[in-house]
Amino acid sequence: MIRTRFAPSPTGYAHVGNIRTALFAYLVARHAGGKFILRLEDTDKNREVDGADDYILNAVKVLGMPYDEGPDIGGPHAPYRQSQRLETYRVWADKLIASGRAYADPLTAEEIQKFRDEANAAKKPFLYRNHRPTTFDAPADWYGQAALRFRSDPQAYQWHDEVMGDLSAGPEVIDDFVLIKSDGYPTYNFAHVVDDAEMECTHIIRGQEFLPSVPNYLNLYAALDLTPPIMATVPHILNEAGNKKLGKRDGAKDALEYLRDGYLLEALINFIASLGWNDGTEQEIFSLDELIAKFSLERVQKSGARFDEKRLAWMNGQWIKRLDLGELHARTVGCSEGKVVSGQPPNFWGPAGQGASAERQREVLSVVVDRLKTLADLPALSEYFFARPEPNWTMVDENKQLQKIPGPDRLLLLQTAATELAKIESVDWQAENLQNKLNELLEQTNSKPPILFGLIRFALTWAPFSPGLPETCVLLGRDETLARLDIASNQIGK
RNA sequence: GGUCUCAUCGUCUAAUGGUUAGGACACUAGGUUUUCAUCCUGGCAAUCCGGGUUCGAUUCCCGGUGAGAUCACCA
Repeated sequence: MIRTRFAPSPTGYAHVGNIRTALFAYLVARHAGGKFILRLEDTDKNREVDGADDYILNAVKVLGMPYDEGPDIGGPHAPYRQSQRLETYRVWADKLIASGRAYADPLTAEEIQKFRDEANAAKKPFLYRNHRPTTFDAPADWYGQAALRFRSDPQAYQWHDEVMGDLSAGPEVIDDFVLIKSDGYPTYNFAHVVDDAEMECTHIIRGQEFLPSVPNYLNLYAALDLTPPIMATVPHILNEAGNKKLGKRDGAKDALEYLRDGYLLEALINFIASLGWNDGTEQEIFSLDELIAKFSLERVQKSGARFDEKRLAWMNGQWIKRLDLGELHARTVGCSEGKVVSGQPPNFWGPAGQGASAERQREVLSVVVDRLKTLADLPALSEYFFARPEPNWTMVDENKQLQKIPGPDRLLLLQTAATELAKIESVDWQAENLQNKLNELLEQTNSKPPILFGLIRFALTWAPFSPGLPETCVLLGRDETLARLDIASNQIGK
């Protein structure tokens, strides 16, 4: 049984880098029909942020990666919150003390820093084990008083990484790291090894920053007489400039923010997965089910990838077109199921659009869908269907085609258009008839399409993008269409 | 500075000991005799450098260079 885990530290939101690691772990588990576990690594009281635990748990669910075991739902190895597992770490620590592989750190922080400074001054790497005491006793009262250190056994290691391949490192990187801090909480280095063993995790999928520590973990696994799990190291997502790992300080956004910004969950997941993974074919668009079916760690890229928002935007457009109308509409009005408090996508309709009926919204959506890059574009593309737009003549003035004809001619064109379109009766106000009438108008006025239709389009919508003219007229209705043409043709002389 | 890792179009990537080095995004030129957008077609554009192995290397090896990570009582 394959068991993978996502083990975030509740120090804030989860950004795309975190989420990609979670996604890969999720895909490995689901692909194999195994279990996906969520464990909170809250062992640093100083860095902990209030509410971050719930926020991250929620994000993982919202992003479509339901876990089988976790802090809020329990499981066979509960609790899944490290701050509630202190006794467990104590038990494992005692084993190490008993076998002489752990000792209470007798040095003060100042003393350690002095040794470290000396090493730096000598341009040599600092190794605690060069200064460790000759006796390895841990006094009975060390817990909560002093740090407990691992008594390492330096040696060279070779190991296999599912993503990076065969790796190796020499004994010089092995050191006496801290197992349990003087406040009684374990370090990540110790806690994750214990928990992965207790929780029977078969795979550790994590970011590149842990690679240099792996030999130390291997040393610890040996001391605890544990078989190390399969390791998979995922390269970092780099910032836009490509010169740094994408972190919060470099503007790495909350993954949920992309949802709020109008990106579809499908597009975000698809994009994050393809950042460093592909199935070897030329397929670009993958649903979550396809990802589950096709994902493998062996095909994950070894080098870091940049986060290219333009590609994400393209992918989002692809997914918007793929969703059926009802589903897409559900996304535009936001998730109002009430299951989650924060981080939910909003209602994307503009002020006027929000007041319209769902049926009307779907009608509008059906004609603007091809033009949507993100759901946040919706107001710009739809408000004019719900409320009469304010004329903006600079749009006409700045249009290259329309610049060719003088103001009075524009007026004439619009008036003619209004007169001719008015000849269509209400019952015949349909796309096909409008199309024919518009074509007649083209001959009648001896105009080019970009000029005549561009002008009408502006008069009706005053928007940079809008659907085809016949569809727009139908949706606006006869009265409103004619009214807007009148308004425009009366103003154009000004 | 030590250690570890990585290196194909601007970006995400595919492929192979022998190919016109493929696709996608972006950019760009046309087309869809209705604008903008979508869509379609075309174009631009890459194997970091130097050695070695080989008939042949982008691919395997070595050395550079460049980039990233790490060297905490953070994870």
